[in-house]
Amino acid sequence: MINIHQNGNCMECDKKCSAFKRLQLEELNYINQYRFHITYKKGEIIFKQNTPASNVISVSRGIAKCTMEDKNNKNLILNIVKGPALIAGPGIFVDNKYHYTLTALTDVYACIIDVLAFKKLIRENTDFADQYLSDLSLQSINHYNRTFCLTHKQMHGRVADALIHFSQHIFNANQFEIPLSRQELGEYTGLTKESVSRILTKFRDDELINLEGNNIEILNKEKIITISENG
Amino acid sequence: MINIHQNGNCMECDKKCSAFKRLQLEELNYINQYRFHITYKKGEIIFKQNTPASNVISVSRGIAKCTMEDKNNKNLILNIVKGPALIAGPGIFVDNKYHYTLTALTDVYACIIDVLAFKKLIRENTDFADQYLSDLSLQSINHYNRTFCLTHKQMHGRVADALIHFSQHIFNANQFEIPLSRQELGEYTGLTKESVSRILTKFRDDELINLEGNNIEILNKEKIITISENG
DNA sequence: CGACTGCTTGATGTTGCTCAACGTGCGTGG
DNA sequence: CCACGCACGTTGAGCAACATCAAGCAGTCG
Repeated sequence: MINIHQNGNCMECDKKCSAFKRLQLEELNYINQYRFHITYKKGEIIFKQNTPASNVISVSRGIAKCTMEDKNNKNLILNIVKGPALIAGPGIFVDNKYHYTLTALTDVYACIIDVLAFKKLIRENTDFADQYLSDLSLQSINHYNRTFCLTHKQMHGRVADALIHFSQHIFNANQFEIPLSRQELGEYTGLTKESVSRILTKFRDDELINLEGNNIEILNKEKIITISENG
Repeated sequence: MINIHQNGNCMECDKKCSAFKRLQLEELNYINQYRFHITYKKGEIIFKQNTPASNVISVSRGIAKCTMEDKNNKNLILNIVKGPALIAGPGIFVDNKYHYTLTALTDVYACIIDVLAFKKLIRENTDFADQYLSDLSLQSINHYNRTFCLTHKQMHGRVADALIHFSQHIFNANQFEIPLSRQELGEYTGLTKESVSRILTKFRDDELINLEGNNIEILNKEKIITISENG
């Protein structure tokens, strides 16, 4: 295990993701020895699909995307995450690989935690393990719903879904700056960038949103929700 | 907790799914008190989406499908599972609901296990918990890949994927009887039954498969794999 | 200033859905 | 026993949804 210690410590950290809140003082002290803090600039890759998963990432602040890519350069953004959040990809209990690429969409403040130390705590603290199980399970549920959306809704519904996700789960606001390019919005909704563009201008023309570059204000949330629900 | 004891016991069971193999004798004895065995006929619902998740299911023999349904009667088959397999849906650590409907595709032999007893073992036996984590994680990985397939491949690739899945993961054979109707194959591949039908006859005409009702024999596996990979 | 990147918009092409017709078992009731 | 309805599968024609291709338009960076 790597042992690097840096700025501050886990005991005092107020950006802990939910699982780490379940740890005892001595456990926080322990994990503090096996983590280090890094700041990623917007656009930087935090880890890459198919590389060995030697760390778990605790994102304290910032927004990041989880992307699957294949050989044909077709990408799918699986999820957008906002700190505080624990990224302990499914590979660490299966094949010790990352199964998606994690990329910073804004500046990201994160702790890189040794996976062996993390697993040790999973085995020793059942509260911690319970919370991790709960996190994993919630991710699965969200992902089931997303798959349903991507396969059964059409363009307008999917873009509406994306707007709702940003508004309610990422920014908690009706006005926000989308941290994705049109291309990336396409990768998130399973559309081309052109389709995304057309739908956003359509929404603007119908006065459902204000649109200025990546700045979006949701004007008629009910209508957006209706569009999302009717596919 | 319900306490019903029936035919045989967990200690002697040779159809245990992987997690239960990690249990000690006294734990098997314990769980044996909180489970009962049921046989489901082909087509019967084992549990239904949105109902309270009071049990986990250990499928010892048979094939079942996990389906998400919405109010518009649009269905998505998330997964096809074959015993021995543990179905401890993601809801049990989140909101105590089932998030999909589980339906028997063949006769299914299963043990219904009290969820509280199951959770107790998760907390008390870290090997058991580890294996469960591993199962959950593997499911996530498979589901990520499936989402990628459903959003990025087109019809022929998706049907090819389905055939490969049945051939390699369910039946371990080149010849098998698909336990799904054309409609259900559509719900699994995100297509309409008409499209599925057309593609299967196309595959037959191209001599990639033999096709007689639901009996399928894969004649040219390499070609099918190529089709799958090229989308 | 020119090259480049990202966004928008329009024209055109393709994919896959919808709808309708028809065939084939299969169970049910007269 | 046959007649009938019903569920399921197949096939074709037409259409809607979405992608592709191409052009133009900022903004930005050297």
